[in-house]
Amino acid sequence: MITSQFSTKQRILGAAETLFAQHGFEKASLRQVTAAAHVNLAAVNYHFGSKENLIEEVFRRRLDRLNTHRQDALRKVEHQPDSTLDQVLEAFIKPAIDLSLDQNGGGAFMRMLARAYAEHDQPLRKFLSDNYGHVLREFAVVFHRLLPHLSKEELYWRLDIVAGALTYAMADFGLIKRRPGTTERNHRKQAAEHLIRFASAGLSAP
Amino acid sequence: MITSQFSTKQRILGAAETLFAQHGFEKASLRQVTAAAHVNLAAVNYHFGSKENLIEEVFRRRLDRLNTHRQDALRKVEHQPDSTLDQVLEAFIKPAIDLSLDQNGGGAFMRMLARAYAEHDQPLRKFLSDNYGHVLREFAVVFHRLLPHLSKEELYWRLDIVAGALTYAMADFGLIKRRPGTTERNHRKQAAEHLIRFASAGLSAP
DNA sequence: GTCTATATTTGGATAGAC
DNA sequence: GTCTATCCAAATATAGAC
Repeated sequence: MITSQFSTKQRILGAAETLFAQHGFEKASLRQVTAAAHVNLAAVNYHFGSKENLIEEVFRRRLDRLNTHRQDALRKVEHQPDSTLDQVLEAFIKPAIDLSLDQNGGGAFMRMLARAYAEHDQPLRKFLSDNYGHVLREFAVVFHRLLPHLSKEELYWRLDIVAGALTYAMADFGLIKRRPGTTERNHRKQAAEHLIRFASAGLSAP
Repeated sequence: MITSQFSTKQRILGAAETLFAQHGFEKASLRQVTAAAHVNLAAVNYHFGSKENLIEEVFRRRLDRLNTHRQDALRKVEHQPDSTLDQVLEAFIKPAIDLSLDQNGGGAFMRMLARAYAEHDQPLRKFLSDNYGHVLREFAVVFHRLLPHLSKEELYWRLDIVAGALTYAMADFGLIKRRPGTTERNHRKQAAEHLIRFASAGLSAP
């Protein structure tokens, strides 16, 4: 076995994640994916049934981990009586950064996630809302405790803005070009720090 | 002439804008576009030469207008000695909202713009940066006058966050479901108001 | 489970009549 | 400028041997 220590299925998932993010779901063909994974073309249909299923699997694999990490981080701060807004924001933002910095396609995945928002594909949106929605609501409860002067509606609006800015930043949409001396890792970390400071002030607006 | 008061070329542009936004550049076929525009398939190649060119034309048509409106709005406030942060922010955000509310595919265009960011397609990114970049820099100069305590770098980071949140909001990515009683127009307008308040506080953060 | 070979579909582009 | 008909490339999916 010279190709990799991972199974065929895992290799396909890894290659798909990278290529879908780089070229989009439609443009990245199964031929490219299987070539990159060093597996046979027919293996995709054997293991996943269809390209659609493969796309969903790629999402599920990472989203489950992101949600778990966010909930863990939230639980750590929410039971402290003196938790701050910045801490809760960090619990929301940090797991996303960590995921985006993860080796083996983390950054690629975040770009894929952003693409999924842009695609107004209803099945995919529903899938994401099922996986993301309840976590966002858990965070909203804690934010509400820290910002009691905001109405529920006002709070949701602001959280939506935070989620948008985060998506954009993590997907590296930015118009800001990375400075030649900076690594992608540091660039992303700086983005996160700026984002927390900005969001903290924005959420606290009168 | 029962189809429309517009020329074949205009009808193709309109249909392309909507379908590209709804289904993506790759997924939306020229066959779908020409069917929706009630024109013949071959008309695309006659008028635009290729699908690539059509995509670029769709962008150019709206982006030119957006940029002009933003620059006009900026010029109106920048020469007032007592212009406020909110006014400059509005000059940046309002034209984008207006465009997104424009009949005949404004909303569709904004979603397309968001998709274009998500596609890490280099030629398209360069095209957008050529059209957007200098306007962003003009705004940065004025913002810098109003926020002199921020370093150039800090300011660029924060403006990038604003641009991200704006893109997200205008493209209707949002996790917030529109309330049944609200029209899309009002929903979008509310999003803009919240965004200005949020961004104003965020930009003013210490 | 993995391969080769192939069926089937779809889409972009063009030739040539009108 | 607009149509019909067609070409050609590329992609998904599957059949069937190993």
